[in-house]
Amino acid sequence: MTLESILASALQNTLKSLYQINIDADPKLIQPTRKEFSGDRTIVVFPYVKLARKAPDMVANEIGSQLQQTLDIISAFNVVKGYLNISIKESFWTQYLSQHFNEEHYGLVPLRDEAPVLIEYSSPNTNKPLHLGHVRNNLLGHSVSKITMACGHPVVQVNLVNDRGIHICKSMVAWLRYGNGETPESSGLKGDHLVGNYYVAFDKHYKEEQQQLIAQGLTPEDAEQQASIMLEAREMLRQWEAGNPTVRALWQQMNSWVYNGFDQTYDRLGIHFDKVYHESETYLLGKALVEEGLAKGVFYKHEDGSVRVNLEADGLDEKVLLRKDGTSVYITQDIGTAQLRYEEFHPQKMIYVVGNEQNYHFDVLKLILGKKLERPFGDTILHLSYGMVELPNGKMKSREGTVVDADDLMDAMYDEAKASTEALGKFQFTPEEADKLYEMVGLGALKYFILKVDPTKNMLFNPEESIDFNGNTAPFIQYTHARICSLLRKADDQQLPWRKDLPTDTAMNENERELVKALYQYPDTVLAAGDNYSPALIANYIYDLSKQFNRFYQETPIMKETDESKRLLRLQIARLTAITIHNGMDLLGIEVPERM
RNA sequence: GGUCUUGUAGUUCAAUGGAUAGAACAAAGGUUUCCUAAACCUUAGAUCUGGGUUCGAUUCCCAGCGAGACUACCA
Repeated sequence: MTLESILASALQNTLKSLYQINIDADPKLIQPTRKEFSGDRTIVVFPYVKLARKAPDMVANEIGSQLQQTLDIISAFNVVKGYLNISIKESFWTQYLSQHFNEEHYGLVPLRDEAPVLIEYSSPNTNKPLHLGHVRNNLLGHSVSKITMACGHPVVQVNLVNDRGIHICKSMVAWLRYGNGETPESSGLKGDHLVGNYYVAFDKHYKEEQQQLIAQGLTPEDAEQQASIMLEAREMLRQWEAGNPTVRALWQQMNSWVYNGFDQTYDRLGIHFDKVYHESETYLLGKALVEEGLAKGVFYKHEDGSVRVNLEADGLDEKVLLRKDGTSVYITQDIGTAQLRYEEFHPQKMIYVVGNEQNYHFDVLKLILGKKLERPFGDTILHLSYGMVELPNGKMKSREGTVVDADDLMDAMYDEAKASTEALGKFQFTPEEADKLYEMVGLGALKYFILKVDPTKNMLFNPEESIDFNGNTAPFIQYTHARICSLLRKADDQQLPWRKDLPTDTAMNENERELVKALYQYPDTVLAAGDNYSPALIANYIYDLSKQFNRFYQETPIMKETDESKRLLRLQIARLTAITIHNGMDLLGIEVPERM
């Protein structure tokens, strides 16, 4: 029973007995009291005023005194302009603290035995390395998975790798033409970077050839179509689809280089998948469902031979589902893949973490599956849409060379963490410990910088600000955690017996009480983050908590506190804060050090 | 053109329809006999415009202006 639910049900009874009003008390109208007023929870009584036919102040006072009579956790109340501020007894907070101060899994709901939530994210192409946009995707997907699990729901994390198509063939053609047999081993390059280089090389030579053809008198359109390097890539795609063993072997070779590279990047980001799908294995799926739709009459055959669906009644357009040559398109395979996954996992929900440029695609997908094909899982599909990552000088465009490479970025963050730490002159680490710390701090800063922003919004990635370690950043939070750990180590060194129940009469000052109240909110924050798929909620909560702790920490040196129960109280608050920071940051996929 | 998203201090981000819109960075100043100064404290600074719904609107609705995405027989 949370404080809010206790108050809500008492309020409901009170309204009934005082005014014969029979409504569910809205828990949203019971909220934390603002700092400038005295009290712990505030009930907004305006909505009941009209029904009670009395002045707001009077209603608030009547409800307040009635609540105080019925609930023994209420110590006092006051009324300001129709806001009923309720003070909760000190013992409520101290009991709560002694109950939880050493609870390692504080805020985690045990996993329930229920259908899993399936979360797809990352979904890279195998023709180039991961960049900053993918990083946002990966971090969001991973964090949402963790948050969903923390709310008690089993999760299946899946990745759908786009490992086939013309873009892969471009890298292959360029490698054959210009590669001289270069391999990751021979070049010392990470496999995905190596393959990415040839993708870039393809584009460069393709453009050059177009220029030549235009100089020979071709139109730009014809030059685009007739460039030999492009014809070669198209032919290779045909050969791939025909199963040509040489092409397939090369394809497998180059893809395996890329997978090796991706695995390193994923490892470093701390993410993993329960299942990886490859489009080469799924791209033919969905045709049977198109047939089913045709038979049902919800799709139709266009006069040019293609199969289409008309979604104009739902505010969308006409959409092709099978080309006139009978081959499938992107949406076809997504329809098939969704069906496949449904049969495989029977998920209660399918979440796709995909950029907002595909909003339209997912509107179509949901309509087709739910409304047209009447699949029960159609309505369980959620497109977790996130905004683009922009750079101070505009957008990331791979062709203009303004992409921020994921591996380079992580290296830069590591270097910055190293430089900052060394500048502070903290040299009590072994080289191994230092390396681990720099990685933790550098990557933490990157992850936090991205996750603290509301996913739906476009965000600006400013390299200089992202490596600033002050303010609303992971290093600030990590530092706070490290200092708490240091404090607790010291307490243990001095063999202070602080892992025991607080005396019932322990009083708290304002900072202490505020912090306990903030800690009390953590489990609710996790649930709210789960409902909203919002790591940002957690991130901002943890930052506020850290800041509040710093204020509290500054107040009186804890180890010099002479009043024993007071010291006990402060140590226990510190302990629960450390646990909460640790668990909260874990939901963001960020590690926190015990010393730094 | 149509559809969707978005507009908050100089900048980057907050704020389930609730009280005086919070932080951080940048700027100016201050704090260290003290559990880690990657800290703490001061000061200054914002809801794009116009309507509407409401006891109450940054939040919901409508219109306008600005920004972005989508509007492929690419994925």
